Amino acid sequence: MEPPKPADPRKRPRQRRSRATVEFLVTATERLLEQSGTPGATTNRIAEVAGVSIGSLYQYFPNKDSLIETVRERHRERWGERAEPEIERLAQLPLPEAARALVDLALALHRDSLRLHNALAHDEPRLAPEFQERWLPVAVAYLEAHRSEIRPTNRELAARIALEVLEALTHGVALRAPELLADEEYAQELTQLLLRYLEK
Amino acid sequence: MEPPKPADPRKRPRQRRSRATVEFLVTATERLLEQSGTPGATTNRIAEVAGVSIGSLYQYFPNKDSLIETVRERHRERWGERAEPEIERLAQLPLPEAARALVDLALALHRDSLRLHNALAHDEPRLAPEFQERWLPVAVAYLEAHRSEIRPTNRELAARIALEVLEALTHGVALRAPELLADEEYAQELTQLLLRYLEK
Amino acid sequence: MEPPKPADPRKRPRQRRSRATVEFLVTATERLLEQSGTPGATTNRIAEVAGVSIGSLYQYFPNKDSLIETVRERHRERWGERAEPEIERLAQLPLPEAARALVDLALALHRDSLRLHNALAHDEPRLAPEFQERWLPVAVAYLEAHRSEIRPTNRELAARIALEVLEALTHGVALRAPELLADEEYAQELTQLLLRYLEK
Amino acid sequence: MEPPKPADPRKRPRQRRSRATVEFLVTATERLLEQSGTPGATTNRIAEVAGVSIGSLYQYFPNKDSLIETVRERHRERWGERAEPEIERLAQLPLPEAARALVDLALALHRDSLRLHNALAHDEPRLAPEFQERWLPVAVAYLEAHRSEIRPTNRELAARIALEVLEALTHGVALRAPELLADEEYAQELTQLLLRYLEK
DNA sequence: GATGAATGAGACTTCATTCAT
DNA sequence: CATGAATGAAGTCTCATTCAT
Repeated sequence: MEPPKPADPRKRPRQRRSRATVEFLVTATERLLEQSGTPGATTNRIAEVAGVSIGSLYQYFPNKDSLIETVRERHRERWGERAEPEIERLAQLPLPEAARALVDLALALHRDSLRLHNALAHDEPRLAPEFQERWLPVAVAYLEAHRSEIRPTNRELAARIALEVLEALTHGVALRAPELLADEEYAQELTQLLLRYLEK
Repeated sequence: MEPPKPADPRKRPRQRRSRATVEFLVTATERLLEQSGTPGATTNRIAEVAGVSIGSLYQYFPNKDSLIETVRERHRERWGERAEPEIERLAQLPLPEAARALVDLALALHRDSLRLHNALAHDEPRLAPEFQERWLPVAVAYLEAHRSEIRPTNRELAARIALEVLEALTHGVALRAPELLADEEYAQELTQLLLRYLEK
Repeated sequence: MEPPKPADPRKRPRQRRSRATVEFLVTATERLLEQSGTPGATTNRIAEVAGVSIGSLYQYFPNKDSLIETVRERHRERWGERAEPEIERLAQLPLPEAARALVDLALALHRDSLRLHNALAHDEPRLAPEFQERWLPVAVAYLEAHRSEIRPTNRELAARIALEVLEALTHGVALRAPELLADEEYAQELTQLLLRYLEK
Repeated sequence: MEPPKPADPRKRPRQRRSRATVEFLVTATERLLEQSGTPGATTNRIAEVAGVSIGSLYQYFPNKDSLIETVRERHRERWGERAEPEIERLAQLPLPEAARALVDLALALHRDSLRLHNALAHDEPRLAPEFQERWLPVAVAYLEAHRSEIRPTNRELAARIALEVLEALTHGVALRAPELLADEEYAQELTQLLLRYLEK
């Protein structure tokens, strides 16, 4: 109903002090999202936890959404920085090793930012789509390259399904049975799930 | 942090008129959740749409959460009523047919209550766990019964994974690419995903 | 820049109690506008002066502007009720008597709602235009009817000027030299101003 | 109720640079008032448009009001500079020519600073009174000098009314029907209005 | 029981002004 | 002097919930 408000920060912080303020705000938002989810993260509370006046918050962020969007972006970046090199490495491996490494990666990422990831995924399942958009071409290319060993002929659909499986069985489990995130057997089974689906 | 809100209707409505009132309220809540999601479903609006005074709402439900919980329950029941006989039938089929039928069932259920299901899943991913709790034993029993054809030896974990796959690739897709819910190729691939994971 | 917000009251008050509440709110707004002008009339203060909670204010008025618009409307109505019969009477009089009576009417109206009128005219000089729109046709008709005694041939423009003179020398004086509102000599001069402009 | 806000620039800027800063600030305020009226003219925006830090603004003006008051003063001065010689010239003319020239002057002044004048007149109708104070003696003197041709015997009141007419029918029209500001017929009628009121 | 008027904590946001650097 | 980061009172408005009738 409401057009999703744009997320442009209001003023680029120039001085050291202000960069710190922005940092405090974003961190405080993360913390509150982790602890009490979206409803707990009110602008007043955020400012308070950041040790900053409410006015300062609005000096750098035009509204609450933009602040949360910044947190989201930062989260994505952190995941990206960690995933990117690992995935490049994976892309060189044969299917079985690649699958296992991918599973490990997905589990590790979720393990490390369990609460924040949940809170962010909560009201904007935008996270996953961007995850998909980002990696789908890579996955497709990989399947293309290994086409001789791959069963599904619609490789785009196969890639989608594989990514969806990865995201879902990792995110869902993070929510519902976090202990599995570190369970070797679960990792093996997930790997099997992917491999057996993809291999001839 | 939050005091756990009571989640039970305040009084069991005895008389016919009361039962009708409760019915109106629950239906109105469903409608509003479908149409405008959680933010649109305010208690006042619910009462208005139900054609009932806000006072009456609080006569039957101690707070908003309890009302929504009732909607959730009803949704579960409806799904249950539809799934139960079908699953009983499935349980008699050999693995390939069972898998396909299960996939069809999951897709059909999501297809039919897309918006409501999303809205309900939105702030409480409680839905899936109960889905899991409810059907896990059945799934485990089925795998036990077919153990000779089944690869995974930890059949409880396998059943969980299978159910999680079913839920996730059906719910996730409902959110992100609803057209796939009626796509035959997608159904086939999902079936393959399950079968190849489970079969020897 | 902002589209002027519509002014539809949010809920028609049904019961006696609620009608009283609305009445209190409007009266309080009037009082505050009179005392401290637009800036003093904050929603919180209005509610407080009305002896009503802020929530009640927003039960009946969708926003602050609509409340003020209601006050404006009420003011217009009050003026209308008083002016209408008098003007109908005037329309029957010969020019000199009509002019004098008109001046008296304008002075009297301003005398009686000096502060409120100012506050309302303050940020929306909409008052005068509606005044013009309302009475311009009547004035034109009068001049038409008396065309033999009237100098200006562009009778529409003449009517406009006459009305503008009336409004301005009465409203301006209300602001800047209120004592003139009750000054017989001023009334006579105003009358002369009109008469000499219009008569042949 | 409100403590009367000081309205004088904080310090007379001595050095060239300071004078430039003040100049920038005042000009920026004018521009913002013209473009977006009082609501758009926030101190921060003013400083930004002036290309000066908000801190500097408060170095030269103790508060916002004093800044706006300065703009007002400047506006008055500009009008004065333009009106003064013209009026001196007028004072030598016979009544009919003087009246017409006066009308032309008033229309021209309003035509040229429509938006700024409105914005300034908006929340402080202080403008007109000073206009009156300034020129009333001149007008009275003129009427005295021409007393033989003048009807009203209370020449002070007559002068006031004439000035008020001039201001009102020129300012009001600027607000409500700006096209009349350049309308020859309107100018003629205004002249008639004045002349017929004043002449014997 | 039912009604709906009333409540008020609390959310988001703005903007004149102060103050450390 | 200049800068711009920081402040916070105050404003508008929402919505779950209570309570008089």
